Amino acid sequence: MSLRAAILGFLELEPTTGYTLRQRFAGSVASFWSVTQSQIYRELHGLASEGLVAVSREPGDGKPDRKVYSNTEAGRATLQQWLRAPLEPMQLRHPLLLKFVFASELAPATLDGLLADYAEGLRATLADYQARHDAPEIFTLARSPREAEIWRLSIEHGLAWCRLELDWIDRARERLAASVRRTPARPRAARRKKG
Amino acid sequence: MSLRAAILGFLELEPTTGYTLRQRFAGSVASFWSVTQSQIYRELHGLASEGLVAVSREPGDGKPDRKVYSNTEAGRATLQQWLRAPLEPMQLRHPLLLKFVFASELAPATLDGLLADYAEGLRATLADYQARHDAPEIFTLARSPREAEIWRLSIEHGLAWCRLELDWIDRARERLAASVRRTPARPRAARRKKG
DNA sequence: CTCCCCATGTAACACGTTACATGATTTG
DNA sequence: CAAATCATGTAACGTGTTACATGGGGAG
Repeated sequence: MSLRAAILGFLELEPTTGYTLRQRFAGSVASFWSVTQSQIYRELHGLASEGLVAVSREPGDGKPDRKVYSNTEAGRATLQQWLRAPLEPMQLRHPLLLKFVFASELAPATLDGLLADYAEGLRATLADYQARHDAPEIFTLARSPREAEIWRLSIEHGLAWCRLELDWIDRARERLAASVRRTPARPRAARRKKG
Repeated sequence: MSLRAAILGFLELEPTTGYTLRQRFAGSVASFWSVTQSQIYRELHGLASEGLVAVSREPGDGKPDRKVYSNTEAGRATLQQWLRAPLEPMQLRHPLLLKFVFASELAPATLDGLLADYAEGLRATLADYQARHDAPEIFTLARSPREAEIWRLSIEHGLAWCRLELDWIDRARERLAASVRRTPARPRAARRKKG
């Protein structure tokens, strides 16, 4: 349901092709609603067969033909309905946390490395968000200042999220390091002689 | 893959039944890795047929028979392998944000209501996390102080996440309210006379 | 010459969700 | 008497992922 609605939402901004929709997803909502190319084409076919979108085939000059999709009245109605419908709960799929919970028997250094690697990836993502937030060219599709503000806020959500993750990782690493210092008497570490 | 690994992880703490596994999931990792009952049974059958877990059927006195699953050596090896394997990226499915991005044409009050409702639900979730964090009885399965610390940290992640969401919603509501004040000349609002 | 961009799609598979079915025992 | 708890499971469906296939044009 949400995928269809999002497609209708993008088409409401500007009628376009499946290919371009993929890019729109990647460039805006991907961080909280990821989709693949296959999903988009599949859903577009479904939407078309139910009369929620209309297709116009435009011959591509040299390039492949483009199929430009646009919302029908029924499509617009469906979008409006979705906007007013009750929200489903959010959900998270967080492989790091899952692994973390079962990782107590890993060597402290291994676990720490896992967290460190993850943090590095996050810093890249953060920079990405920052760039998108500061770049005005992304907002060219916005239909109003209100819409631009909404989009800015959605990017800020991503920024805040990255910072939270980074902070949490720092805290986790510190606390785990501290707990190792408190219980250093692991068999393997017993080699080192006392001063 | 992650589901199997998590099941092996729980069985490593204590051999148990599918039914109980469901409760363990619900009581600990559900906020970042939700599963349904069907998934668990399906996966247990798979794990058993591949020899990663062993089953012992215990006759239930009146109650249905219990099938107690425990890890085999192969299962333990698979778990260890997973713990050391590279992490898949986290992903979020956030219906509120998705709707938010396409909601600029909704009446400001409707959108604000959507955010407010969501915040209310979050406050309940937050209280839930707080309770779990403060209750020591959840940590009885922990095999070491280190493991308890890890579990505490995972709950703190949930707490931090809820607070982030609530903060973001406050900020979003304020900013949107401010932008309405700045552009109050909507056709519908034009009825009110000045001074 | 190779790779990337544009643009379409399909097939198979993996994973997740909903709803149903059974049945004794305990609790309100 | 109704509802929840313990405990198993299946069937159908819906959604998401991976990999493949096609094919011209432009850039390095």
